[in-house]
Amino acid sequence: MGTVSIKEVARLARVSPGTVSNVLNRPERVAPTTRERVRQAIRELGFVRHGSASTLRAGHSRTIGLSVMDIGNPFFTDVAAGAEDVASDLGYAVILGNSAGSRSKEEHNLLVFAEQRVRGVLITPSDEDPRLLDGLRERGISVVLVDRPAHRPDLCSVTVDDVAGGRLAVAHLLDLGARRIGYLTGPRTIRQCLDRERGGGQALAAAGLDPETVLEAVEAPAMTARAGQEAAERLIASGRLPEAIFCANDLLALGVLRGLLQAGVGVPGDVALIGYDDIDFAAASAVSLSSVRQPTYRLGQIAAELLLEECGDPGAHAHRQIVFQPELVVRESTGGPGRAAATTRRRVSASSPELKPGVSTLKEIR
Amino acid sequence: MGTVSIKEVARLARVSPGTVSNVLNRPERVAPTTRERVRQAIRELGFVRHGSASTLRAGHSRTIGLSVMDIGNPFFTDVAAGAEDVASDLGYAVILGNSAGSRSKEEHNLLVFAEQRVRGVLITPSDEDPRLLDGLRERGISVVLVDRPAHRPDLCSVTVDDVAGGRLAVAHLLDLGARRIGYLTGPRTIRQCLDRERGGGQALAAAGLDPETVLEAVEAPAMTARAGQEAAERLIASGRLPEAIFCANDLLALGVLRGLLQAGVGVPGDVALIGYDDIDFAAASAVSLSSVRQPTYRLGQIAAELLLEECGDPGAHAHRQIVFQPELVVRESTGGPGRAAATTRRRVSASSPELKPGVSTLKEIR
DNA sequence: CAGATGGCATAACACGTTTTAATAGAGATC
DNA sequence: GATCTCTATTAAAACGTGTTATGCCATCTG
Repeated sequence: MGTVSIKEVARLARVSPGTVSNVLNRPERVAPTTRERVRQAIRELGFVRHGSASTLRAGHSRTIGLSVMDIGNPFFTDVAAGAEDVASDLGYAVILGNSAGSRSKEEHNLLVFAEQRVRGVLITPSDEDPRLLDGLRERGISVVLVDRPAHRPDLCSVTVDDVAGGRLAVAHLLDLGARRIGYLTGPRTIRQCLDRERGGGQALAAAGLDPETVLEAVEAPAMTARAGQEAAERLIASGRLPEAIFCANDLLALGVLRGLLQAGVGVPGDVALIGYDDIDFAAASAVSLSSVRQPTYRLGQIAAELLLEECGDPGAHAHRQIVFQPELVVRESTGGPGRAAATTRRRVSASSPELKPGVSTLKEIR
Repeated sequence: MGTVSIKEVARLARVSPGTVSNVLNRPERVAPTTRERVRQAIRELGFVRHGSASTLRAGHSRTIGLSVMDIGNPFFTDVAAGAEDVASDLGYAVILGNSAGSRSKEEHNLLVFAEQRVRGVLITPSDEDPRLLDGLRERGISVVLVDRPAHRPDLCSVTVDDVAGGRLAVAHLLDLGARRIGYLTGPRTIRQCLDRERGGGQALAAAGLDPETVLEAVEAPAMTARAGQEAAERLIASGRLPEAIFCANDLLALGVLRGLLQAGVGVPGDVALIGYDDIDFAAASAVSLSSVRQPTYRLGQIAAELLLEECGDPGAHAHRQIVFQPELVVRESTGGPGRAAATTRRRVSASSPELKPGVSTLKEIR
């Protein structure tokens, strides 16, 4: 093809290939006049460096892998957007893998990442098995966990405190006077679902209530609107509707909402409802949805910043487990003011006030 | 690092590196017993092939680039999911680029793709300038346009007939009896916005009405819910509310809906409202949203199939411009039955009945 | 003015794989 | 038993870049 190599650039600039390489990678080592001559030749020939050759020789690529559980879920989309922006700014390409919650697809994605010799991986693992990740790290691929806590000091993670989120949600439902509360969880293999459940239990305990009699958990097979709607339909059919329902994410909650309204069950009149994630559509739903907000875009940004910092200098890098605090958003589905509140919402917001945007502030985080 | 090369596999299997390569790429050329011995060695050492070395030597990679305009828009997310599934099945990795509608970010993404020597690119270009794409194709990178018609016979494209969609939407509003119709469009640099507007005009003409007096278009700076809400607020402030509003996409429509309801304007009582795309949340919004459905996931699938077919054998490949037909979905915002209709909706549906799933059926398309 | 110093450019090799042409070995045919 | 054919395997070259040891030249020092 019309592919032009570093040699032809060198010839046009009357310089050796090594010098062209230096212009690309360490411009300060080459005299300004030569540098400009080379750059001119690059423009003239429309040269673009061969990433594979560069990777092969240098021993490391300028790509990172991003493995998400559900590309259709706005939570992950926001995270992906944050990560992509940061990576792109630093000249890194992002390889996307959608595991769709399946362990085998996740393994497949990681294999593809390994083949591409990605510099690092941003991943929300679908289970807690550490072998997959260790396999990557043995190959020199850095790993940062997204929305999963690292229970080890040798791994970075960026999470939101899901136990606190569960506490917030259930405490709010208790404030409304609810005394029979349902928890619609996703697959219990997902740690966040368990954490949010645990937080809910803590809120009950703090109120002097017995989790056994107050909280009834139902497990949905997936965290989608469809699964939520089906769960709602089953609940209604069983005749055991609680006074309030806490859903493990907004998609489930929107599904539940659809199912309830369709069956003529009033929200929040008959059943109060709260979700989790505060996706953009939570405020726009039939009855605007109360939720627990997480700084998703920021999550992706910080995760990518940590990863690239670790890739840049693994020696100097201190692994950090960053925990954001979630925030309660009260809307109509739990008797709140409804959509008026939504209009003042900023799409991207850090919930920890001490965090300012930008890479430099990373140093300030404990 | 602990990176193991093909040579070490060869040594362990008492075989030459070339044979290992053959086992990986053309297993039928090597004797069964040798093949198994090599495979055993690969497993034992945990070898994974070096994608960059492979790309460098073979002259082509196993990656494709995906450049979308807005990763936060469910329309593109669905397309991405379809493309990713197909690419993944065929062993291709997907490199993600989010142009966020900016020309310069788009150029940056394409540069990154070129550096990675992607085999092909799936792109929804933000403008009609053919130079960018031609630049890629000169480098031997195949291109398939997604949701943008190729006006040239040497380019594949996968689109939905936006003129027909606009006709459907406006004809439906006319059926309701509306005689003053607003069209909230995105930036007019986006061809679909223009097409949908043109379709609306056709519907008016077909009904014997004068587009000049009946249809009033307003241009929003972006196709987001925020822009939609602001447009609604301006409309209300101006006191020139039409009887019905057709929005260029669902995000705009959801924003408009929010703005209208907040100001006490009834939907569909005071103003009928219809969007475009039928994203998952259209059915779950405050007033369930009528919309024009596009087979988005399928769009991504077919686009990836076309691209990989073209990459596989550029000679035999016949460029095709595939056009799907959109479908009207009537819900509460135009007086329809509301969410009951939503429940029967299949998430992935081809709107052209002659299309069956799978790569093989591609041949059957004109 | 001779020698030392430091900045730049050069030439050659290495990276891990694929590929091509060449070789060895096993049957088959005469 | 010799030659031929066919298959399974090997050795070596090539892909485009990054790196390093080396050499050159100019400037500075004494």
